[in-house]
Amino acid sequence: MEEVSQLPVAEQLTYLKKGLAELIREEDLAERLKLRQAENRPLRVKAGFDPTAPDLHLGHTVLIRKMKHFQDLGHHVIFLIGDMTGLIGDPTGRNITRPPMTPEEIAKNAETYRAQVFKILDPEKTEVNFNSRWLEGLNFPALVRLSSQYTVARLLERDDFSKRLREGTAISVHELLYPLAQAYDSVALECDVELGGTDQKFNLLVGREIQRGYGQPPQVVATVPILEGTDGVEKMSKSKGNYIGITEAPKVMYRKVMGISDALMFRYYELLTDLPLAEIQALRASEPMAVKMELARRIVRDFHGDAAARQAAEDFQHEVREGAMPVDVETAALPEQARVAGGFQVAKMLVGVGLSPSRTEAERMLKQGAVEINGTAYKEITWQGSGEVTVRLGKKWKKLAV
RNA sequence: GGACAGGUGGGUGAGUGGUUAAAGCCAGCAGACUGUAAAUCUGCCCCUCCUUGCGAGGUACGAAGGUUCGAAUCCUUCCCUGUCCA
Repeated sequence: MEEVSQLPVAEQLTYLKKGLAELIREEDLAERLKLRQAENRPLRVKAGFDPTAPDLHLGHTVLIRKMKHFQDLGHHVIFLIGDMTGLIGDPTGRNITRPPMTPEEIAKNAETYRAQVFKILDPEKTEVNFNSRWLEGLNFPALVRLSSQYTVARLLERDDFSKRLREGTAISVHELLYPLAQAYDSVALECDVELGGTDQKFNLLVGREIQRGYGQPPQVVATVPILEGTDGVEKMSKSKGNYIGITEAPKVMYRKVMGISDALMFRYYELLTDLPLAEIQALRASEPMAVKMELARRIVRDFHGDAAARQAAEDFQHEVREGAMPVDVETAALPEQARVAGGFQVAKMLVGVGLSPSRTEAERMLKQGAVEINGTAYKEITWQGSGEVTVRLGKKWKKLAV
């Protein structure tokens, strides 16, 4: 069982507050920390995750780090997979509902989560739970009771709801259930603290109200900043393609970090490393490229270890800075449909080998001079020759046995 | 149930019978420049085929039909969304 830290509450508070966007309310947290310390009873800390996206990226790790901070102080962390709330589609209204997932799928995703999240969290101290456990059996009277605790006007205060209402985009009734269901999770789990991104603030606050309605003390709400994706503008997300996944290959990770802007790099330092703010500030005086390489190394190391991080740095040096061919380029056979007498047709080959999604696109690339064969820019329709050929389309490489 | 408004490419948003595969912007991709950063400049940005040409064909503006030499643009029905009325 967890041992609650006996550090002075003020110190614990400082530790927990580091990097938080908002803490509601700090006094409540202080009070509860004090109380639980005296009782040696850990706080119950929840954070919810989407069941459909088990591919964690750096954006998620901001939150998971914070969970770990609670864990470090001996508190009980609940990693909640929203397999029931996941039925409610994304708030853009494009996917109104999602088909329910099979128990097998859910179990599989949960496993993936475990594998990924335990790179940061301590498996011994983490409870993985599913909200289907209490939401699935929630009957109509119970739902009525739950929904009677909140008003439509207040639900519509949520930013995206009010925006959609204003703009005239559809809001389906079941979407309004989302905050209520999430709040009910807090009731079912008797949460002391709920963590989430700043975009979750509304939902987290509903939890406080609903808990009151069920005679529980309202949870403390702590939000972490939303991490911008590699584009530096939009929030990091898989669908926007601006993410760095924590299971990505060291080399890919490293390269993606190197691709971010200088301004964003300091933001990443702040949210993705444990360097104190003062030290990060000091880095601004250094040579930006070196600072960025250090960031990339640190991030890769967190998920792949020191050796891999060093290797990634080396690969970057060769492949990117020196423009050399990557060492791990795959070799493919010449696709038959691309073969012509004494060689191959370049566009067809590019598609057949997977360097280009369509023939039309391959031809465009070819005309634009994006194709290199055996180290030389190539623009002809066909290529004559045989043996092993090295092909490059933009950043992608392939070896070809002709 | 009724009246009205609206549904365009990844996003935004023009276009109301004919050089419109569909403006502009954003994102994306490629090239130049660089620290493969940022900024900037250039080109591209539905698919297939070949004789690779400012080539040929096929799809595309919620869905299905219709009018027309010709429609994203007009008509009909349907689906969806919003506003107001009941």
